[in-house]
Amino acid sequence: MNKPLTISIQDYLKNIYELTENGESATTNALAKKLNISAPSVTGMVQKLASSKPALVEYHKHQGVTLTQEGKKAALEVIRHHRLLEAWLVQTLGYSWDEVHEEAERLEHVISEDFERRIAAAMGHPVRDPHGEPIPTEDLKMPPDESTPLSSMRPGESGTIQRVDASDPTLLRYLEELGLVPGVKIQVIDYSPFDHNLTLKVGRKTTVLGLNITSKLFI
Amino acid sequence: MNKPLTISIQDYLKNIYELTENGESATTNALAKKLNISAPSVTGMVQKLASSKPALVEYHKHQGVTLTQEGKKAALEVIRHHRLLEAWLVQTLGYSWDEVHEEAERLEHVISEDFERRIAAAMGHPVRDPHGEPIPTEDLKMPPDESTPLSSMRPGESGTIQRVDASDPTLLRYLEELGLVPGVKIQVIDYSPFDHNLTLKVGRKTTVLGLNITSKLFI
DNA sequence: TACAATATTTAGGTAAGACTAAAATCTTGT
DNA sequence: ACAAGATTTTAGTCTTACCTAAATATTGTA
Repeated sequence: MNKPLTISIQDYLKNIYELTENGESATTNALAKKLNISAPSVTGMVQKLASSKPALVEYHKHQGVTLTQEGKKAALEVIRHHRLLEAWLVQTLGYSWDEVHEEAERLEHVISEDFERRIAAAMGHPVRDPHGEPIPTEDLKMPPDESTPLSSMRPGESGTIQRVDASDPTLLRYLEELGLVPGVKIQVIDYSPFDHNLTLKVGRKTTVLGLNITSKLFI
Repeated sequence: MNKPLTISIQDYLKNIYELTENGESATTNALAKKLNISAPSVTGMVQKLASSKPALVEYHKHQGVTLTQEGKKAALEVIRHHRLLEAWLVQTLGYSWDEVHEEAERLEHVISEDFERRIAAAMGHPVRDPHGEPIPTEDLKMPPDESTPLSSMRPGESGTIQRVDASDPTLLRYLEELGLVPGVKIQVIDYSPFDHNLTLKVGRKTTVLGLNITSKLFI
């Protein structure tokens, strides 16, 4: 039987997953920055995760980490908890999409599998969280996501916002004000090559967005 | 500004509250037993809680601890979380009264004040949890509880079950089967002085209960 | 290709919160 | 009044997960 993972380890695995989704390996520094922890601490934990049995990560000195099968399953479990909780805080307690992240961040580590099942069922097994992020299935597969970053689109192209990859409440409130939420149709009107600004049509309004934002919206 | 209390400290305070409700002080041993922790560990923590500023407990060697005002407030906060969560798990996720304790035990330490307010409001500010235990008010007063243990009642007396002081799922399921839940009227039919058994009428059924149970039901 | 800048790891510590073994202190029965 | 037994505390460790300072490895560029 596998021991339950500590909250700290769950956080490492979740963040490693997020850094390695694309297939690359997560560097010590990147993880340290993401977790708000010193780099040496990360090295230490990563060595521990690599030598635990079963190993949760694969680790080669100076080359970063990737998740093992075991590690990935654990990471997806945490992410499923997080996204289900976000959906559920919005749907049943009237949270807004900028308020859910912090609450879910703490709850995700302590809810039981029973609780997970109950909220999933109560919501009719949702497939996306309030930011449009796909929710891992009950058997811990991440649904494929075909969306592309808005930043890679060019004038003449258009589409529907699929997901918003952000948790900063200020940014989320700003996006909501602009109507840039999942499900909304947008049209790229203009592109300025030097600052990478995109001019969009959202509904009847026109907005200019910088790379900071366009790289976080997926179409 | 007061630092947030660790989960461990929250647990100590909650359990000290429960042991000292009557006014007596909580002994090291009693706390150790209740928390499932060794007695020396309890001594250590209690010393720490007594010398923290602000002090959370008052402690005199070999004489147990009581809560300070600060400590009591913190304990009631945790208990409010716990009981609101229990109520809410039952009301909105279909938990049964024997399933809620364990889940609430973990959630109580991580929910925000905002979350607390939201579930309280969603339920219309309930005054009792599913076991009939009073829920501390938002300003952290414990509502007075006038109930008396069933074990102190004698033939001819009768009343309504106010609360059930138990968290063991097996016991709770057993009580539910017998119809011994809050709100139910009972009548004491007989008392046997040697084993302290009470014979009750519950609805149209008659049941004999030992002290183990009658001391946990409050009328 | 060598070296400076950057990234990573090693070494050595700290704080929380638990433990066991042993010492000290309380309580109680006679 | 005091010894036996129970309770409590002291002393000394352990684990987890973090830290800083210093050493080492990697990489981009002159």
